[in-house]
Amino acid sequence: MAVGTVSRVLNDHPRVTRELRERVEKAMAHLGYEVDVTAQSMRAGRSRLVACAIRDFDIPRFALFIKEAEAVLREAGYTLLLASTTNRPDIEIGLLSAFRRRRVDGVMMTLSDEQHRGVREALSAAPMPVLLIDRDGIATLDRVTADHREGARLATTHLLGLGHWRIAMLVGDLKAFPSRSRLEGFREACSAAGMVPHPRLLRDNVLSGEDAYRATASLMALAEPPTALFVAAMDTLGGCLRALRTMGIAAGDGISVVAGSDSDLAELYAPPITAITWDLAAMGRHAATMLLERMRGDEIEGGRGLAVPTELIIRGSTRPLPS
Amino acid sequence: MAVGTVSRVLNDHPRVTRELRERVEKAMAHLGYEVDVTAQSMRAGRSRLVACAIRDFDIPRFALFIKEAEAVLREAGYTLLLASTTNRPDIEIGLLSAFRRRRVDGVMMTLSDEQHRGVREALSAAPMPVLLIDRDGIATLDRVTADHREGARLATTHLLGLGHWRIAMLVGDLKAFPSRSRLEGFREACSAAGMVPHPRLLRDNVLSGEDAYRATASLMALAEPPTALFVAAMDTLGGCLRALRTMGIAAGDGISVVAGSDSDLAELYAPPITAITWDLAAMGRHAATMLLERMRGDEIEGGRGLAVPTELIIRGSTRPLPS
DNA sequence: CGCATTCGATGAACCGGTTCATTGACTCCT
DNA sequence: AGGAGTCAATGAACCGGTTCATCGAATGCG
Repeated sequence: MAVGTVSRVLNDHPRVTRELRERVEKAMAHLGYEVDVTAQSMRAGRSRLVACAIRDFDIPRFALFIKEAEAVLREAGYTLLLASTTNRPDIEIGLLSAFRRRRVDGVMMTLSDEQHRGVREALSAAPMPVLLIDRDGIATLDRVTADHREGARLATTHLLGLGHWRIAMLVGDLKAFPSRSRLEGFREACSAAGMVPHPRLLRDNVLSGEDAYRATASLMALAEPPTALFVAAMDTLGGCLRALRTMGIAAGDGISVVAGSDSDLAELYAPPITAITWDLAAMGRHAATMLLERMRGDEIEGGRGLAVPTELIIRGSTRPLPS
Repeated sequence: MAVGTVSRVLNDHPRVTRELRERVEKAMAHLGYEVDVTAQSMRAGRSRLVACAIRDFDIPRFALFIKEAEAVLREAGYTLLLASTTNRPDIEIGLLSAFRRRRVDGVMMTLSDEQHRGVREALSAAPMPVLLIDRDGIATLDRVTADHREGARLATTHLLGLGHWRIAMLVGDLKAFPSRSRLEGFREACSAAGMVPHPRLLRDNVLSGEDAYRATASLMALAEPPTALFVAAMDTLGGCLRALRTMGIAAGDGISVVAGSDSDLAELYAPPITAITWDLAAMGRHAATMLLERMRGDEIEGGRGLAVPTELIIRGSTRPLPS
């Protein structure tokens, strides 16, 4: 039996007799044959692999994104490659090159800095489609984002409406889209209310729970501490609440608190924490779907941007400023 | 220039002149050459891919395991493949076969049911080393587990010491190691105290927050409700606390609560929830390291089992039974 | 009956590396 | 000077599929 013949059978070539197909299938079962995907990949120049590189997948809600994206991709015959960039441009560049060498068919990733020269060069040199996760800086690529700006605007307007004007904000890295747009939304709400935010009450580069702990502690130690705290960085509410507890300040009572992302903690804390939420599962599905379209070769001009809406869930942690 | 020559240069063959090396490197830079990993994989019969298949990576603490494992593997030149089994044996079998076809070099995975015939057959037929994550049922494979039994024993002993004897327990799927060993630890502590646990107060198959919500609600609606609740299933504390809140029962006060795994929520809840904790990051690192040893071909007889210790963090949610 | 056409199976080329036997040049020793 | 030995580069075989031109057999038609 010729190898090419077997290949034709496996690939459902139209001109194959039933008799031959049965003979081949019997032989395959008998010999325990399994195709070698690496050989297929080499021959075809594609791997049916999709890479996902994010800054840190220990962020609880990101797991949901990945889970949903993986499900959609597997359904379509692709396997997911996972890597963590630890938010470092050099690692991002290295990973892109590694993905290229592996003949990965598509990439979805976050970027530590959308303006970084090296990263931008690596991205435009990439032969496979790349989709940005919650980043908006590169218009030629597909992007799936959350509307953080609107979420932050809603949250800030809510606080202003309660009479707060010394509002502190904790954000992550302003080089990246989510923090940048949250800050924009915050400022937008402030200026709409004719209020000028105090620069001393803004803390950026809050990336971990420990960062949030320190930032909160230093904010509350100010001579004129804030009356409201917008913890806009991802997965940092815990650190903030820990600091408040240590200092004996009650959320809601001593200070109003808004979380930039929802969680079990926000929902069940006493008092429950007002939080911004959005559908990360949908983001994952959309990301996978858009990438699949690109990989299928659909000629779509320019990069598409899809923004998932955000919503503010008002809970007990935000209260009117006592007069 | 011969292709074989280029290959020798790239692979640091000892018999290569500096002059040739420079010439090749110059040409590579000039042409933007990059090795094709799929071709390497095909030739070598290995892919430098390690697959990780777990039941659901939307479990917050699992992400930490994956993160650490990925870091160790990448350091060693491997790339991580990720797939979710949704705890279904047929998917586990399908994934094992897909990994084989991809010439994956090693696998780390959870199992929905360690006794499942088909899965066991697929595992023993697997040509690459497989390491079990928090599963202990197959002695021929390497296993990295947490000592849930001891954790549960500590937690139960703690509750018994506070005078509780109507202790309810929420566990996950008893076909899998973690829930099984937690139940063992629970029973061990009970019989050590000469107490027979009430079967009505045991709820198994609690897999999600919603399951925990329902289980808690039904338990607290009993004529003789439990005085203590051991929420031993992973990532289900939220559902349980939600149910208690809905029913107007205060954790700590109305009922003592122990969580089977720690979280921000447990730490920051009011009152803080007594919880069992263990080092998932270390588990991830150990799993990767052990798998690397196997892949390196180290001849190690039989499967190795590594159990990470568990610890009980006593907080305010567990209080003496009022007399 | 003979020629053209159709159909199904075949074998060889190819994808892009790695490896090894081979070759040619050079050194060293007698 | 000549032979042995060393060393660096070469080219071909190979990994396991896919694809395409080719071939033989069977069928159809005049």
